[in-house]
Amino acid sequence: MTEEFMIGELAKRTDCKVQTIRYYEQIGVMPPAVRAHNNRRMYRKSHIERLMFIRHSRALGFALDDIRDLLALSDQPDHTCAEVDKIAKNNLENIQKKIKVLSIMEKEMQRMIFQCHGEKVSECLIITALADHAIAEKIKMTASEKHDATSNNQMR
Amino acid sequence: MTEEFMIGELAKRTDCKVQTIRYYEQIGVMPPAVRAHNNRRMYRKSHIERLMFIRHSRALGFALDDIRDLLALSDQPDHTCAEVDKIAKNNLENIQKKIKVLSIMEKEMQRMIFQCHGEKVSECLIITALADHAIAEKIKMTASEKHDATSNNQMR
DNA sequence: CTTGCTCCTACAGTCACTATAGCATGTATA
DNA sequence: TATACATGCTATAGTGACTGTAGGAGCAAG
Repeated sequence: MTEEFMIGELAKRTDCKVQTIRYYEQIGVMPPAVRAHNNRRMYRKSHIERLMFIRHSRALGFALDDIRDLLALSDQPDHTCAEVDKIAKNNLENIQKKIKVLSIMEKEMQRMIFQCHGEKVSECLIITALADHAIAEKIKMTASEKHDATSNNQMR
Repeated sequence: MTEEFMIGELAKRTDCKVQTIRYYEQIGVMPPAVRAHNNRRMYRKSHIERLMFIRHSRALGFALDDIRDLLALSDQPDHTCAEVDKIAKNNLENIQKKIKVLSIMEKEMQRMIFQCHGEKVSECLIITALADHAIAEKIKMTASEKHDATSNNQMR
């Protein structure tokens, strides 16, 4: 008597778009769904839990690649949680780097906006500041290091 | 006797990749370059300035669409700088929103990492927290609102 | 029997680049 | 002069995490 439902229902219960669920299946973070006779994906409770795990992890900034690893680890209860710890700490570091970069941007933007009281573009200190040098340098210093994939989080 | 140089030189002087310059030309934030007899793009000082403007703006989080507008405005010295101000303030708001979201992520991640002292995945509080509800909600509250394009800034 | 809803696949678009393939041109060295 | 290497060109695909669309099938209610 285990309750079964289709993708639209799963989407509703997890507050996740239907397309996103199909995408998760495609890239292998959700398991391939069992199909009904009419080719429709059928789900049960366990799928809600897995999808929730994914959505929570995404909301905390984890990349889907990391989430795949976290899910694999969570299926091995006797494994050390050292790797989980490592992934989590790495995510925290990424978040903190982004905050640093954004804080510099914020200050610089506030300074620029505060300074400008011109009325014409020719007197606009925002424009002059952007044309000027030396601002970008600070950010480059802080940002640099490898390309970061997680910067791309849009939560609707 | 105005000095002319090719794209590689412009790239060096602005610390910007050759491909990126060609991309900027393609999408119209850099003007179409004058070509030499051998079809190579030729630049002068003014191009350095324009490209610097673009790079500084990017470093401050402006989207290329906004930069296009800022450049257009900066070419009209008699125009009000109200629009510049608006674009800048909007950018600042976006930055601040991102900082808010990331700060919540940071706190939550710190709490999770701090709490977990398990040795096995089965006891791992990071995994349990991710499986659990209610975390993502806070972030959703703060984040929501329209899709934001600027989250995607990788500065090498 | 039509309307409307959900489901399916497959593919294009987003943003700001980055990388690659395959070719032409230009300069420096053997 | 031959060769190697650097740089330039175009065109196209890939990145991450989705979102949107086209075009079709299935199913229940009116």
